Amino acid sequence: MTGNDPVYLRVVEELRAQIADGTLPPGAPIPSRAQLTQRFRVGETAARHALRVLAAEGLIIGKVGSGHYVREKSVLYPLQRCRNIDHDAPFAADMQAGGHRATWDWRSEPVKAGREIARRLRLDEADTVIRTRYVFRTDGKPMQLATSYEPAELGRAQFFPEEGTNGRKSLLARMSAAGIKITDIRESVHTRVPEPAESDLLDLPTGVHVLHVERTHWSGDRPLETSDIVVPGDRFRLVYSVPLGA
Amino acid sequence: MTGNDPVYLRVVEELRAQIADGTLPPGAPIPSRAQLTQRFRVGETAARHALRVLAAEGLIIGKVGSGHYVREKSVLYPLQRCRNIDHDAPFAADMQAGGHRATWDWRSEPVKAGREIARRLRLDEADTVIRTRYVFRTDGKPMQLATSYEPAELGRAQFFPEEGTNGRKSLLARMSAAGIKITDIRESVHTRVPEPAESDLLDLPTGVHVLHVERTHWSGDRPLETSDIVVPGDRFRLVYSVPLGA
DNA sequence: TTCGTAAAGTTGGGACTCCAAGTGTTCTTC
DNA sequence: GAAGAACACTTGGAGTCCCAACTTTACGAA
Repeated sequence: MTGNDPVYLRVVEELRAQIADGTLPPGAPIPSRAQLTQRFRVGETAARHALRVLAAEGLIIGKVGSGHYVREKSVLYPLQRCRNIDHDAPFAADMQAGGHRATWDWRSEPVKAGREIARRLRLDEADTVIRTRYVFRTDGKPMQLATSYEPAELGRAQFFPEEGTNGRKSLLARMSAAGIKITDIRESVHTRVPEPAESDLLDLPTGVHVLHVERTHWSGDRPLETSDIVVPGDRFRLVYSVPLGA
Repeated sequence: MTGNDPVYLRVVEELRAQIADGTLPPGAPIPSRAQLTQRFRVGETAARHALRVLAAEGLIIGKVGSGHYVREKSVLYPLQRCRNIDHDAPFAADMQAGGHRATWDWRSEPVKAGREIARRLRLDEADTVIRTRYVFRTDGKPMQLATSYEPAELGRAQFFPEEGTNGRKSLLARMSAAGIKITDIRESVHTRVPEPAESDLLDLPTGVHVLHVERTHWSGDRPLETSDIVVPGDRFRLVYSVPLGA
């Protein structure tokens, strides 16, 4: 504001303005580090830092060997939360999200619960849980990583003894039919730096933080399933709608 | 993993492990840039980058002229979401949060709605809304910044004609008593880099991203109030509990 | 015309240096 | 003993240079 702001901020603000007003449309290449140093009369450090900040904001994306580009508009991710909906809705909703072609891959395997999951599911650390890892893609781009853990005795195998079924969508519905009703969902949301595995799976550029949703489905005082949903903060917005009943 | 990871990651992982296992307890000073370069045999760039990453993760905090220190344990921020609760609960809940002494300052003033708020409240840009800005503190430390906007004709003035009342807590309850019932809350959650004003108000160290919750209270198809809640991603966790009814 | 290679450009990690502004501590002066 | 000045140290911003890995483009040979 005053005039003696850090130099890199000048670069950030200029580029941000150009992206905002369309001078740099989605997909357009950002001037390279070398070009920025010349154009703005700043050092490489400032130019690089400016690019990193814009990348962290999700406005641009860096591709090694190629350059930085203005990002496409972020996709809206509606996560309906209603009393009567299928509680697997996040995935169903993804499919329709904004007319994008959405796919998800998943893989289940039995693992030891471990400390954190045991705490969340009220199990022993040594107990076996079914871990399922989803990678959700829209238009081929990885967008969301979800990992869910279910107690083995409640797990997929019981409801889908036939191996390999793409049965995720109606698992909770079948549980419900079997008399197990979800009565509460508890979530904890926070931001953090992605772990290497997550960066790999989500193809994350550096500097992008993720939104981490820890979700546990409860049936009365018995936890049924817990999951970790990791969403790149720059790509998605989680939209909750919580109808409060009549 | 392999062994040819970036150098700075070695420093990050070592320090992170020491913080995790208590070798570096909360409040403890982190070795300075100069010390890290010597101890890990790395350049200043790597040492500095490692510190920046840990700061962004919220594990440490940098104080100019003094040093980096291990952060205190992050505070749990329960945000109850029940059918029958006072929907001002976030603030009420803050007060009890984890036995911390919590306070909040607020200030209301009439302002023009502007584009974004007009969209969210279905108003004209030129319409007047009541803007209220809260700074929430636990133990003196600023923790949360909330800004709410209400249509002027539904605003505080109507329900609290007596000026200066600390009437925030029961505003929505009084509205409810007056026959205006909240039937739905819609939220949009995303992460982003804090704006300068937010960094000032929240006393944010560099590199800490914020969680931004856009919340709108609806009564049928009429929006009552919209608010922006900005929470430093490293300090807080938003915990939602969404009971689904009988 | 096609294919493969070489050259040029770009990012991301890293080393080294300098400086302004702020903090702590010590030491001197009153 | 108290007050203030000087000094050492730390962070954060900035500059410069170097390199590996990767992409894009251009060019020449088959």
